[in-house]
Amino acid sequence: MTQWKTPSGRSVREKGETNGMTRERNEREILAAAERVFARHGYRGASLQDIAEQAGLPKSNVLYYMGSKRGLYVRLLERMMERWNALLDDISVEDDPAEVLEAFIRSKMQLSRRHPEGSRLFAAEILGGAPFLQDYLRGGLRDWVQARARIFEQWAERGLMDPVDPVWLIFLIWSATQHYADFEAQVLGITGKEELSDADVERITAFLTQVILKGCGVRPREA
Amino acid sequence: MTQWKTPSGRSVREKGETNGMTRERNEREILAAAERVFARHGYRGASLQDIAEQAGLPKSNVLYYMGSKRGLYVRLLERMMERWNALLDDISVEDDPAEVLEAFIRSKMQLSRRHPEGSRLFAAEILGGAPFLQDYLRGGLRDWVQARARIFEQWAERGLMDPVDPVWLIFLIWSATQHYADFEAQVLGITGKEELSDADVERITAFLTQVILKGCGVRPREA
DNA sequence: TCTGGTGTTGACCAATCGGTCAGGATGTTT
DNA sequence: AAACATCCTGACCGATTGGTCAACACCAGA
Repeated sequence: MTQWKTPSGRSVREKGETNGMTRERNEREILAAAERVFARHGYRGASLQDIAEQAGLPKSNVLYYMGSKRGLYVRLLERMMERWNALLDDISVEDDPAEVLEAFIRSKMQLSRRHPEGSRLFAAEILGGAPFLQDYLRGGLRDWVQARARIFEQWAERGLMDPVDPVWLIFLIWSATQHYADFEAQVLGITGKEELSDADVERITAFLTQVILKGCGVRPREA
Repeated sequence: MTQWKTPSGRSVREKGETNGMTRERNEREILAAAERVFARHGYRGASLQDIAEQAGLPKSNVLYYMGSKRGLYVRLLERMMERWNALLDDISVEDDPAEVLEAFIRSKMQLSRRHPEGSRLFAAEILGGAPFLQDYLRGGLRDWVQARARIFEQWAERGLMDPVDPVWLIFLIWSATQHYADFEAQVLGITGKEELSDADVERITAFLTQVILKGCGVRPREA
């Protein structure tokens, strides 16, 4: 016969909390913990036990809310892809190249800065061969890149910038900004800092903007 | 009592192979397989079973040669760090900035190209917070960066290039080149290619060299 | 032919994995 | 207060994990 212990003293649900509130709070806690753990150890290397402990919940509770490890992971990826899609959503040939490129670099840098764990989660997924994001890469993201590439080409035709390959320019901006999230441990180790301050990030953004704009022959925006 | 089966027909050691040869061949096979698996799944996510299968050996044999999972991983990291250290080993203030920077970009690009699995292994280690490489980042690699940074600064003082922050310039080159190994899945997905050809890599190298040199105000080398 | 070192491997182990489930606790509604 | 839905969680499961070990195969030198 199974012996049932009395429940532990401290419950996960706070006293007097309405049902909806509990769900929202626990889900938020789980997603934050899971993003950290998946980012650090990859999909296979992450364990639900670890995620549950960091969220301050029993493992069973994590599965109660998220259904499965795979489902939790997919949900995190989708949340991160929404953030990606919000980047530089509408630009036109009529815009100023310097303005757009600087906004591109700045917003991508802020994405790495505001969601470092999400950025690393994305990086780990790609590093592992993108088993869950294959379709997204060959579909939505590809269209996003092609559309912006065409605008860059038209700018080059109008003599507003050098005729560089626009796709590789996009990769250059992605990699340079992504680096400060993914390789944070390397950056901190080499610079000897404990963490990057807002001022550091601002200086790096200015550096990247200056070098890349000048490197592509874009005249800086007039003040 | 334990029942012992007769050994399987096909042995790992080839007939008539001397002892030294066997060790060398098996170790090479194991290291190659382990580099792939660790790169794809990270330290925790990699399994010895998987490594053994990809090397075509029983799991016990992998442990016989490598001792432990940790030992195998450390050995792979050390091999990769040797390759890093061979990069741009001796440069001087008297050298031509354009020549050195182009050689830097080119050799780093070749490292990503020639050892993509090793590059990804390194990336996965950093992504996970560099638990095994902390000392290297804060020690040897830091000195490497500082020495080259000082030379870049002296070039700037002599008016051979713009006074950009040399450490961030090094990070820019690292990230841009590393990207083509680590995010290979993304690059291929978006460009629609099956793999990057030598010609592709040459074009990308030329693009990066052009943009970064121009962006830093370095006069291209005279032909 | 014997002996010792090297290579090989299936059986086995404790620990941990993702996931299921029963059954109790709590909040909301009627 | 009764009925119902949501929330909570320890016990449990089969599979897999890194690692050990004893038994065996094979080659070298004596």
